[in-house]
Amino acid sequence: MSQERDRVDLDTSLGYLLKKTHSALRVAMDGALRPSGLSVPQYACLELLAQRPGLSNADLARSAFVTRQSMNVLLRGLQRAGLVKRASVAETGRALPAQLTAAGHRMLTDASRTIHAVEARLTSALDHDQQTQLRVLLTACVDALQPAETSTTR
Amino acid sequence: MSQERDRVDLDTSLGYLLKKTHSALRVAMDGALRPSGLSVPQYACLELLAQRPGLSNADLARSAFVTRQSMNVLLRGLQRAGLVKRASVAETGRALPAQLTAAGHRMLTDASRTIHAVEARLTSALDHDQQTQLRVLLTACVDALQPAETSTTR
DNA sequence: CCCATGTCAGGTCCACTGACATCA
DNA sequence: CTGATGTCAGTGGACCTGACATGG
Repeated sequence: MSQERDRVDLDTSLGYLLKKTHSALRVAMDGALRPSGLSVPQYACLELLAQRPGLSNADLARSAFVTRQSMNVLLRGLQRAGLVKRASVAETGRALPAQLTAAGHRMLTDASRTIHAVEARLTSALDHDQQTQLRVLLTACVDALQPAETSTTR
Repeated sequence: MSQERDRVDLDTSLGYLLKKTHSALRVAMDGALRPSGLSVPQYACLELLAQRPGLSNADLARSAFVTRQSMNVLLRGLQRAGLVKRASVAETGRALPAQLTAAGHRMLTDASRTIHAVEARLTSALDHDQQTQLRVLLTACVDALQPAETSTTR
Protein backbone atom coordinates (compact mmCIF):
# COMPACT_ATOMS: atom_id res chain seq x y z
CA MET A 1 0.00 0.00 0.00
CA SER A 2 1.14 3.47 -0.90
CA GLN A 3 4.33 2.20 -2.44
CA GLU A 4 4.64 4.49 -5.43
CA ARG A 5 2.73 7.58 -4.50
CA ASP A 6 4.10 11.04 -4.81
CA ARG A 7 7.92 10.77 -4.71
CA VAL A 8 8.69 14.11 -3.24
CA ASP A 9 12.28 15.05 -3.79
CA LEU A 10 13.79 11.75 -2.79
CA ASP A 11 14.58 10.98 -6.38
CA THR A 12 16.35 14.28 -6.73
CA SER A 13 18.64 13.45 -3.84
CA LEU A 14 21.85 11.99 -5.15
CA GLY A 15 22.49 10.43 -1.77
CA TYR A 16 19.24 8.54 -1.90
CA LEU A 17 19.85 7.46 -5.46
CA LEU A 18 23.32 6.32 -4.55
CA LYS A 19 21.96 4.29 -1.68
CA LYS A 20 19.33 2.80 -3.93
CA THR A 21 21.81 1.84 -6.61
CA HIS A 22 24.25 0.40 -4.13
CA SER A 23 21.47 -1.54 -2.45
CA ALA A 24 20.27 -2.98 -5.73
CA LEU A 25 23.76 -4.05 -6.64
CA ARG A 26 24.40 -5.54 -3.23
CA VAL A 27 21.19 -7.55 -3.35
CA ALA A 28 22.01 -8.79 -6.83
CA MET A 29 25.52 -9.82 -5.87
CA ASP A 30 24.36 -11.37 -2.67
CA GLY A 31 21.84 -13.50 -4.47
CA ALA A 32 24.34 -14.48 -7.13
CA LEU A 33 26.92 -15.52 -4.55
CA ARG A 34 24.50 -17.32 -2.27
CA PRO A 35 24.90 -20.72 -3.94
CA SER A 36 28.64 -20.56 -3.34
CA GLY A 37 28.20 -19.66 0.31
CA LEU A 38 30.28 -16.52 -0.01
CA SER A 39 29.19 -13.14 1.24
CA VAL A 40 29.91 -10.01 -0.76
CA PRO A 41 32.58 -8.76 1.64
CA GLN A 42 34.22 -12.18 1.60
CA TYR A 43 34.24 -12.20 -2.18
CA ALA A 44 35.72 -8.71 -2.21
CA CYS A 45 38.48 -9.85 0.10
CA LEU A 46 39.32 -12.83 -2.07
CA GLU A 47 39.34 -10.68 -5.18
CA LEU A 48 41.68 -8.20 -3.55
CA LEU A 49 44.03 -10.95 -2.48
CA ALA A 50 44.03 -12.47 -5.95
CA GLN A 51 44.95 -9.17 -7.52
CA ARG A 52 47.43 -8.08 -4.88
CA PRO A 53 48.81 -11.15 -3.09
CA GLY A 54 50.48 -10.48 0.22
CA LEU A 55 48.25 -7.66 1.38
CA SER A 56 48.10 -7.31 5.14
CA ASN A 57 44.95 -7.11 7.18
CA ALA A 58 45.21 -3.33 7.41
CA ASP A 59 45.79 -3.10 3.67
CA LEU A 60 42.71 -5.13 2.97
CA ALA A 61 40.65 -3.08 5.38
CA ARG A 62 41.57 0.12 3.61
CA SER A 63 40.84 -1.32 0.20
CA ALA A 64 37.48 -2.64 1.30
CA PHE A 65 36.52 0.52 3.16
CA VAL A 66 36.07 -1.13 6.53
CA THR A 67 37.98 -1.04 9.80
CA ARG A 68 40.90 -3.31 10.58
CA GLN A 69 38.75 -5.01 13.15
CA SER A 70 36.00 -5.85 10.71
CA MET A 71 38.46 -7.13 8.19
CA ASN A 72 40.16 -9.19 10.86
CA VAL A 73 36.91 -11.02 11.60
CA LEU A 74 36.33 -11.52 7.92
CA LEU A 75 39.83 -12.86 7.39
CA ARG A 76 39.48 -15.31 10.25
CA GLY A 77 36.37 -16.69 8.64
CA LEU A 78 38.16 -17.16 5.35
CA GLN A 79 41.08 -18.82 7.10
CA ARG A 80 38.73 -21.14 8.94
CA ALA A 81 37.19 -22.03 5.60
CA GLY A 82 40.66 -22.78 4.25
CA LEU A 83 40.45 -20.16 1.53
CA VAL A 84 43.13 -17.85 2.86
CA LYS A 85 46.53 -18.36 4.49
CA ARG A 86 48.44 -15.89 6.58
CA ALA A 87 52.00 -15.98 7.76
CA SER A 88 52.10 -16.65 11.48
CA VAL A 89 55.11 -14.45 12.08
CA ALA A 90 55.91 -11.08 10.62
CA GLU A 91 59.11 -10.76 8.62
CA THR A 92 59.26 -7.09 9.32
CA GLY A 93 57.03 -4.91 11.44
CA ARG A 94 53.77 -6.47 12.49
CA ALA A 95 52.07 -6.92 9.16
CA LEU A 96 51.11 -10.51 8.37
CA PRO A 97 50.79 -10.92 4.60
CA ALA A 98 47.81 -12.95 3.45
CA GLN A 99 47.45 -15.12 0.39
CA LEU A 100 44.84 -17.27 -1.26
CA THR A 101 45.09 -21.02 -0.87
CA ALA A 102 44.48 -23.35 -3.77
CA ALA A 103 40.92 -23.78 -2.57
CA GLY A 104 40.63 -20.02 -2.35
CA HIS A 105 41.65 -19.63 -5.96
CA ARG A 106 39.19 -22.26 -7.05
CA MET A 107 36.38 -20.67 -5.08
CA LEU A 108 37.25 -17.27 -6.47
CA THR A 109 37.24 -18.20 -10.12
CA ASP A 110 33.68 -19.39 -9.76
CA ALA A 111 32.60 -16.38 -7.77
CA SER A 112 34.40 -14.05 -10.10
CA ARG A 113 32.48 -15.29 -13.10
CA THR A 114 29.25 -14.89 -11.18
CA ILE A 115 30.03 -11.35 -10.13
CA HIS A 116 31.18 -10.33 -13.55
CA ALA A 117 27.83 -11.47 -14.88
CA VAL A 118 26.10 -9.20 -12.39
CA GLU A 119 28.32 -6.28 -13.31
CA ALA A 120 27.59 -6.94 -16.93
CA ARG A 121 23.88 -6.66 -16.16
CA LEU A 122 24.57 -3.47 -14.24
CA THR A 123 26.25 -1.86 -17.20
CA SER A 124 24.05 -3.44 -19.85
CA ALA A 125 22.00 -0.27 -20.06
CA LEU A 126 25.04 1.92 -20.65
CA ASP A 127 27.22 2.23 -23.71
CA HIS A 128 30.96 2.58 -23.37
CA ASP A 129 30.98 6.36 -23.24
CA GLN A 130 28.29 6.41 -20.59
CA GLN A 131 30.25 3.99 -18.44
CA THR A 132 33.28 6.22 -18.68
CA GLN A 133 31.14 9.22 -17.88
CA LEU A 134 29.67 7.49 -14.84
CA ARG A 135 33.14 6.62 -13.60
CA VAL A 136 34.25 10.21 -13.98
CA LEU A 137 31.25 11.59 -12.15
CA LEU A 138 31.45 9.12 -9.28
CA THR A 139 35.15 9.74 -8.89
CA ALA A 140 34.49 13.46 -8.71
CA CYS A 141 31.96 12.84 -5.95
CA VAL A 142 34.39 10.74 -3.97
CA ASP A 143 37.09 13.36 -4.28
CA ALA A 144 34.70 16.05 -3.14
CA LEU A 145 33.87 13.98 -0.08
CA GLN A 146 37.34 12.74 0.80
CA PRO A 147 39.22 15.75 2.14
CA ALA A 148 36.78 16.38 4.93
CA GLU A 149 37.21 12.92 6.39
CA THR A 150 40.96 13.05 6.50
CA SER A 151 42.90 12.96 9.75
CA THR A 152 40.43 10.35 10.97
CA THR A 153 42.59 7.35 10.27
CA ARG A 154 39.70 5.24 11.41
CA MET B 1 52.37 -0.35 3.66
CA SER B 2 51.55 -1.06 0.05
CA GLN B 3 48.52 1.14 0.09
CA GLU B 4 48.63 2.66 -3.36
CA ARG B 5 50.53 0.23 -5.45
CA ASP B 6 49.33 -0.99 -8.77
CA ARG B 7 45.55 -0.67 -8.82
CA VAL B 8 44.78 -3.46 -11.18
CA ASP B 9 41.33 -3.16 -12.60
CA LEU B 10 39.58 -2.29 -9.41
CA ASP B 11 39.11 1.26 -10.51
CA THR B 12 37.54 0.10 -13.72
CA SER B 13 34.92 -1.88 -11.85
CA LEU B 14 31.78 0.15 -11.53
CA GLY B 15 30.71 -2.00 -8.60
CA TYR B 16 33.87 -1.16 -6.70
CA LEU B 17 33.53 2.52 -7.51
CA LEU B 18 29.93 2.46 -6.42
CA LYS B 19 30.92 0.85 -3.15
CA LYS B 20 33.64 3.41 -2.65
CA THR B 21 31.36 6.34 -3.32
CA HIS B 22 28.62 4.99 -1.13
CA SER B 23 31.09 4.31 1.62
CA ALA B 24 32.54 7.81 1.47
CA LEU B 25 29.07 9.30 1.61
CA ARG B 26 28.02 7.08 4.47
CA VAL B 27 31.07 7.95 6.51
CA ALA B 28 30.54 11.65 5.88
CA MET B 29 26.88 11.49 6.86
CA ASP B 30 27.63 9.35 9.86
CA GLY B 31 30.15 11.82 11.14
CA ALA B 32 27.87 14.75 10.48
CA LEU B 33 24.97 13.15 12.32
CA ARG B 34 27.03 11.87 15.24
CA PRO B 35 26.59 14.98 17.39
CA SER B 36 22.83 14.62 17.16
CA GLY B 37 22.94 10.97 18.15
CA LEU B 38 21.09 9.87 15.04
CA SER B 39 22.27 7.08 12.79
CA VAL B 40 21.96 7.40 9.04
CA PRO B 41 19.13 4.85 8.80
CA GLN B 42 17.31 6.63 11.60
CA TYR B 43 17.65 9.94 9.83
CA ALA B 44 16.41 8.37 6.62
CA CYS B 45 13.37 7.05 8.40
CA LEU B 46 12.56 10.45 9.89
CA GLU B 47 13.00 12.12 6.51
CA LEU B 48 10.70 9.63 4.87
CA LEU B 49 8.05 10.18 7.50
CA ALA B 50 8.29 13.92 7.17
CA GLN B 51 7.79 13.73 3.45
CA ARG B 52 5.16 11.03 3.47
CA PRO B 53 3.37 11.03 6.82
CA GLY B 54 1.42 7.91 7.63
CA LEU B 55 3.72 5.40 6.00
CA SER B 56 3.51 1.93 7.51
CA ASN B 57 6.44 -0.12 8.67
CA ALA B 58 6.45 -2.15 5.47
CA ASP B 59 6.27 1.03 3.40
CA LEU B 60 9.24 2.47 5.23
CA ALA B 61 11.20 -0.73 4.86
CA ARG B 62 10.73 -0.70 1.10
CA SER B 63 11.67 2.94 0.83
CA ALA B 64 14.79 2.49 2.92
CA PHE B 65 15.80 -0.75 1.21
CA VAL B 66 15.81 -2.86 4.37
CA THR B 67 13.66 -5.70 5.60
CA ARG B 68 10.46 -5.24 7.58
CA GLN B 69 12.20 -6.71 10.58
CA SER B 70 15.07 -4.27 10.49
CA MET B 71 12.76 -1.33 10.02
CA ASN B 72 10.60 -2.60 12.85
CA VAL B 73 13.55 -2.49 15.24
CA LEU B 74 14.54 0.91 13.94
CA LEU B 75 11.01 2.24 14.39
CA ARG B 76 10.85 0.97 17.96
CA GLY B 77 14.00 2.85 18.74
CA LEU B 78 12.56 6.03 17.33
CA GLN B 79 9.36 5.51 19.27
CA ARG B 80 11.31 4.91 22.46
CA ALA B 81 13.15 8.15 21.82
CA GLY B 82 9.81 9.89 21.39
CA LEU B 83 10.52 10.94 17.84
CA VAL B 84 7.87 8.84 16.14
CA LYS B 85 4.31 7.86 16.97
CA ARG B 86 2.34 4.97 15.57
CA ALA B 87 -1.34 4.26 15.78
CA SER B 88 -1.94 1.35 18.12
CA VAL B 89 -4.82 -0.04 16.09
CA ALA B 90 -5.13 -0.37 12.36
CA GLU B 91 -8.00 1.49 10.76
CA THR B 92 -7.96 -0.81 7.81
CA GLY B 93 -5.88 -3.87 7.17
CA ARG B 94 -2.97 -4.38 9.52
CA ALA B 95 -0.85 -1.42 8.57
CA LEU B 96 -0.10 0.93 11.46
CA PRO B 97 0.62 4.39 10.04
CA ALA B 98 3.54 6.19 11.62
CA GLN B 99 4.09 9.91 12.09
CA LEU B 100 6.68 12.24 13.49
CA THR B 101 6.13 13.73 16.91
CA ALA B 102 6.90 17.36 17.62
CA ALA B 103 10.27 16.30 18.98
CA GLY B 104 10.78 14.26 15.84
CA HIS B 105 10.18 17.29 13.66
CA ARG B 106 12.57 19.35 15.71
CA MET B 107 15.26 16.70 15.58
CA LEU B 108 14.77 16.32 11.86
CA THR B 109 15.11 19.97 10.94
CA ASP B 110 18.53 19.98 12.56
CA ALA B 111 19.61 16.72 10.99
CA SER B 112 18.21 17.75 7.64
CA ARG B 113 20.34 20.86 7.53
CA THR B 114 23.37 18.79 8.43
CA ILE B 115 22.72 16.22 5.75
CA HIS B 116 22.01 18.79 3.10
CA ALA B 117 25.38 20.30 3.83
CA VAL B 118 26.99 16.93 3.19
CA GLU B 119 25.05 16.47 -0.03
CA ALA B 120 26.11 19.91 -1.07
CA ARG B 121 29.71 18.88 -0.60
CA LEU B 122 29.03 15.71 -2.54
CA THR B 123 27.75 17.63 -5.52
CA SER B 124 30.10 20.56 -5.19
CA ALA B 125 32.34 19.12 -7.87
CA LEU B 126 29.50 18.73 -10.35
CA ASP B 127 27.62 21.38 -12.28
CA HIS B 128 23.90 21.14 -12.79
CA ASP B 129 24.08 19.21 -16.03
CA GLN B 130 26.51 16.72 -14.57
CA GLN B 131 24.22 16.11 -11.63
CA THR B 132 21.36 15.43 -13.97
CA GLN B 133 23.58 13.16 -16.01
CA LEU B 134 24.65 11.25 -12.93
CA ARG B 135 21.04 10.79 -11.90
CA VAL B 136 20.16 9.46 -15.33
CA LEU B 137 23.06 7.03 -15.39
CA LEU B 138 22.44 5.69 -11.89
CA THR B 139 18.77 5.28 -12.59
CA ALA B 140 19.61 3.29 -15.69
CA CYS B 141 21.83 1.04 -13.60
CA VAL B 142 19.10 0.46 -11.05
CA ASP B 143 16.59 -0.37 -13.74
CA ALA B 144 19.01 -2.80 -15.35
CA LEU B 145 19.43 -4.56 -12.01
CA GLN B 146 15.84 -4.55 -10.82
CA PRO B 147 13.97 -7.03 -13.03
CA ALA B 148 16.24 -9.92 -12.21
CA GLU B 149 15.58 -9.73 -8.48
CA THR B 150 11.80 -9.76 -8.78
CA SER B 151 9.67 -12.53 -7.38
CA THR B 152 11.82 -12.46 -4.31
CA THR B 153 9.53 -10.27 -2.26
CA ARG B 154 12.01 -10.52 0.52
C1' DC C 1 -7.44 -19.59 -0.64
C1' DC C 2 -3.99 -16.14 -1.46
C1' DC C 3 -1.37 -12.28 -0.28
C1' DA C 4 0.38 -8.48 2.45
C1' DT C 5 1.17 -7.11 6.94
C1' DG C 6 2.91 -6.92 11.81
C1' DT C 7 5.36 -9.36 15.10
C1' DC C 8 8.27 -12.68 17.73
C1' DA C 9 12.41 -15.80 17.95
C1' DG C 10 16.89 -17.50 16.95
C1' DG C 11 21.08 -17.10 14.88
C1' DT C 12 24.81 -15.03 11.84
C1' DC C 13 27.57 -11.65 9.86
C1' DC C 14 29.46 -7.31 9.64
C1' DA C 15 30.83 -2.91 11.30
C1' DC C 16 31.96 0.34 14.87
C1' DT C 17 34.33 1.99 19.21
C1' DG C 18 37.72 1.62 22.75
C1' DA C 19 41.80 -0.19 24.45
C1' DC C 20 46.31 -2.45 24.53
C1' DA C 21 50.81 -4.35 23.11
C1' DT C 22 54.27 -4.54 19.64
C1' DC C 23 57.52 -2.99 16.36
C1' DA C 24 59.87 0.20 12.79
C1' DC D 1 57.85 9.46 20.83
C1' DT D 2 55.06 8.68 16.93
C1' DG D 3 52.72 5.96 13.75
C1' DA D 4 51.16 1.67 11.86
C1' DT D 5 49.79 -2.79 12.94
C1' DG D 6 47.45 -6.90 15.04
C1' DT D 7 44.28 -8.13 18.34
C1' DC D 8 40.86 -8.55 22.33
C1' DA D 9 36.34 -7.09 24.12
C1' DG D 10 31.89 -5.15 23.78
C1' DT D 11 28.00 -3.25 21.23
C1' DG D 12 24.84 -2.40 17.76
C1' DG D 13 22.71 -2.89 13.33
C1' DA D 14 21.16 -5.49 9.60
C1' DC D 15 20.49 -9.75 7.57
C1' DC D 16 18.24 -14.45 7.18
C1' DT D 17 14.98 -18.21 8.19
C1' DG D 18 11.02 -19.74 10.17
C1' DA D 19 6.69 -19.14 12.12
C1' DC D 20 2.18 -17.30 13.36
C1' DA D 21 -2.03 -14.40 13.40
C1' DT D 22 -4.83 -11.14 11.09
C1' DG D 23 -7.18 -8.63 7.56
C1' DG D 24 -8.40 -7.55 2.45
